Amino acid sequence: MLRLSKLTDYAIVIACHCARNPQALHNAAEISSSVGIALPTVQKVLKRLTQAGILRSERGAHGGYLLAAAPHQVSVARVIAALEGPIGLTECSLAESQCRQADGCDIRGNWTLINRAIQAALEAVSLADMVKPAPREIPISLGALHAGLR
Amino acid sequence: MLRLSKLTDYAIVIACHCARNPQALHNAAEISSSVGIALPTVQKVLKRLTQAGILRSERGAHGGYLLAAAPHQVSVARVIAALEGPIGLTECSLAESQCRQADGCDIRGNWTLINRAIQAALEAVSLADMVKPAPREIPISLGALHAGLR
DNA sequence: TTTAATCAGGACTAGAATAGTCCCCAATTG
DNA sequence: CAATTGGGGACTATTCTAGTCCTGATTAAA
Repeated sequence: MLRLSKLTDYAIVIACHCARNPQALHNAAEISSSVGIALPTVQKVLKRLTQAGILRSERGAHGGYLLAAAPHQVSVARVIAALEGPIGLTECSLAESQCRQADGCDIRGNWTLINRAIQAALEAVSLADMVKPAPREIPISLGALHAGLR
Repeated sequence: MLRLSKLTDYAIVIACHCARNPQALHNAAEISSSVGIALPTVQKVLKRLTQAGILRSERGAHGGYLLAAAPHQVSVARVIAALEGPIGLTECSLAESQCRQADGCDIRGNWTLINRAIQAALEAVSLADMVKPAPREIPISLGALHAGLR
């Protein structure tokens, strides 16, 4: 399976929770209980989302967290990147890395291609989309991607 | 980073190596040296690719491996699935899993949507594509995905 | 002013997953 | 029969992740 870490999974759930009520302040305990994730873990995730600028925090009594931007402006890609760093399937798709495979390096260009397709898919979906009920049918046309490879 | 395990990465490199010379038999030692991955690891990956039906093996002296199908018929998605199991970003995108988040479950439908987009991207690329030189420009239109969410 | 609530930041631990290695058996060739 | 090569699986060590906890800073309310 093309894994996303559990913490990232939680992050999306938590971000979606805030997106349902974008104006309200949500404190860690409230989020923990309504989302069903242990409090310390929730706190950890909240900190990372705040550092990434996805959430804003209010300190002090009756403090809490809320989305820093409107739900439709926050993409799933951004939440994932906040927890996992830049999106990419392989090491070599990121920097000019130390890929020592004598063979693989012709491949890199095509990896970046795939990565961009995935990134595009994740960026096309916002938190506002996630909290909507799912659509029945899913029209995806990726023919253009394939055309690009010829 | 949206991680793919190293073994999966190797698998793609190895599969691409075979795709460059689809008729020839490649034994483990040859692949190891030309690809720059330790022999035992290469053997491990080769076994999995064979079990998945992506490679065919010939036993005995002068045996080796070769692609079971033409390079353009083997998608990157299939190679990944051979090593990692079904493609999906989250647990809950697979089976009717034991997702106990009181909150998250409205989200599932949208996850499957994202997963399908990614799967489509990975299926659109074959080994034949991977061994070609990379195209300069990448026209990807995922507008349809977003449209599907409305 | 004091107290309580809440976030900030980081250290720490246990467990799981991964990567990598090795061994013995089966099959084929010559 | 002997040499080569894949088949299958067991095993280990290391890395990574998840999860917990503690201490300090900030704010609100009593």
